[in-house]
Amino acid sequence: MNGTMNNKLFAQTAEPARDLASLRIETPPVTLREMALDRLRDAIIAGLFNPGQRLVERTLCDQLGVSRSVIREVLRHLETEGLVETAPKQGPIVARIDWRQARQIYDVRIALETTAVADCARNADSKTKEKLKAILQDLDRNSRKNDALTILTATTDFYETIFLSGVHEIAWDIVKRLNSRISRLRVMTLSTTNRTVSGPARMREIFNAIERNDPDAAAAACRAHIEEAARIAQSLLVPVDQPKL
Amino acid sequence: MNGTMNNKLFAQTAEPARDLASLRIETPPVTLREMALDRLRDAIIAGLFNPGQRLVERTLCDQLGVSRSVIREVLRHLETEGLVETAPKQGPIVARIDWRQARQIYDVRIALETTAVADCARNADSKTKEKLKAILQDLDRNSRKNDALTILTATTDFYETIFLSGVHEIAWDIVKRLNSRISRLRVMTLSTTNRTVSGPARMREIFNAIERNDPDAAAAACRAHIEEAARIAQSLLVPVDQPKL
DNA sequence: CGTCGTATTATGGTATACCATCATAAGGCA
DNA sequence: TGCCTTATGATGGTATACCATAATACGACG
Repeated sequence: MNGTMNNKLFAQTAEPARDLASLRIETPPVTLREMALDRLRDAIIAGLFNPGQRLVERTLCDQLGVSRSVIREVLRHLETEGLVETAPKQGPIVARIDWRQARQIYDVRIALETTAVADCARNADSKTKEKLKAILQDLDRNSRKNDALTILTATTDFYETIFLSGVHEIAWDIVKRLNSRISRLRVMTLSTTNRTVSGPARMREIFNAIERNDPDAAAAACRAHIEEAARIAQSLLVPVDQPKL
Repeated sequence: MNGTMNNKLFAQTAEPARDLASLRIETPPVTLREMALDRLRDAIIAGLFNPGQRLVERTLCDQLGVSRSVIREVLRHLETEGLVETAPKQGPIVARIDWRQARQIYDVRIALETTAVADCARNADSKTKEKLKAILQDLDRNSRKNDALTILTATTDFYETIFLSGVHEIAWDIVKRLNSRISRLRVMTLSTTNRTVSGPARMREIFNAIERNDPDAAAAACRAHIEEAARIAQSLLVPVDQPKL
């Protein structure tokens, strides 16, 4: 692994060019760093590392097969994202989440998502509505699988469509980042108390309000959606003093 | 500069311990990286580097007197914060800001700050109110200096007090980070069209609403405060196509 | 037997060396 | 003279070497 490995996994699945921009040879500046970043972030989000677990740099080097330079820059990135904390004199650990933080994250999400949803209800074009409808139908079709990950993905798509239907990339970025910090919570929440049913139901409420261009109702439904998730999260997080999670 | 310089600026002004925690010997893990991070961030915010300007790693090494490892980790951090962009194959540059982004940032600020302000109006204790009042009085006293930086600092203190009077550290973190991305804009905004007068006036409106525990009025005043800033920013940013700023 | 001191090791902090690539400039050929 | 080719330098990407420190374990001394 000495920098002289460049002929790697670029499948180059050259789709037929839809426009001139996509004609470009897919430049592969997929730096090691970016790959390592995605891998490690996914691993943390997926719960492969436990909160509070130490992330020893040299160990990560072996596990990811890259050098410490890469690992350290990745850790800096994840630190800024809030997924990793670095205790002075002890190095990086996977960030812990407690109810105090989680509650704040849900609060920020409420503030940002209700805004985006209301805006979408005001301005959504038919194409956006179609897309939202398709996502929900897909979800219905697969709902009997009760697959937490499927629902999570669909929920993400749903809100992404809403955010990006307006000019809200920055807000969406923030929400995405916050969600990654409570990812474990989200999965646990979904695995609990019929959330696999109520979640999609709430989303349908939001969609209905958007379809009939009712910003206030849409915002209210969105708030209800998040508050419900927050309540479940609280029940998971608060009872024990400093929960394992 | 070879890592063997440790005996530096720890004034160790040991105040009489107010509690057990503050008894701890102030550990000085002020790493080179942290210092470099603050320096570089401040330099960018202060406008020492122009937007779009290339940040050549080896040059920064000389300018800050540290090695490339440090510089690169700092750049990763600032990149995640949004202050630095890294063009593929060309390296990092100071992030540019256009009106599309700025408008979004003002939108997020409105969503978060109105929430915090309303919350503060609902729950603020007398101590918080006193502190807010003191900040405004200080501002009045110095207002004839018309010093943009003074007003900016006071504004920051004002909102920080509001955010932290409730449990909103995370939201405040987000707002701080967003503000750093529009720092130049904020300074320019303040230097324009009597903003040095209207800004404090708006803040006093907010304070009055908080003092009489009127969340809706407080939120409305806050929204007006930010919208006004946004309007000024727009007038600065939009006329020219891709402004120099 | 307990406690204190010392040696060892693990870890993060820092600096530097090397490589691939891209932009630019210089030079040769038509 | 103009364009194409080639050499060179600048830059970021990556790996590694070295150092300081903190935690741990082990041994000596009381």
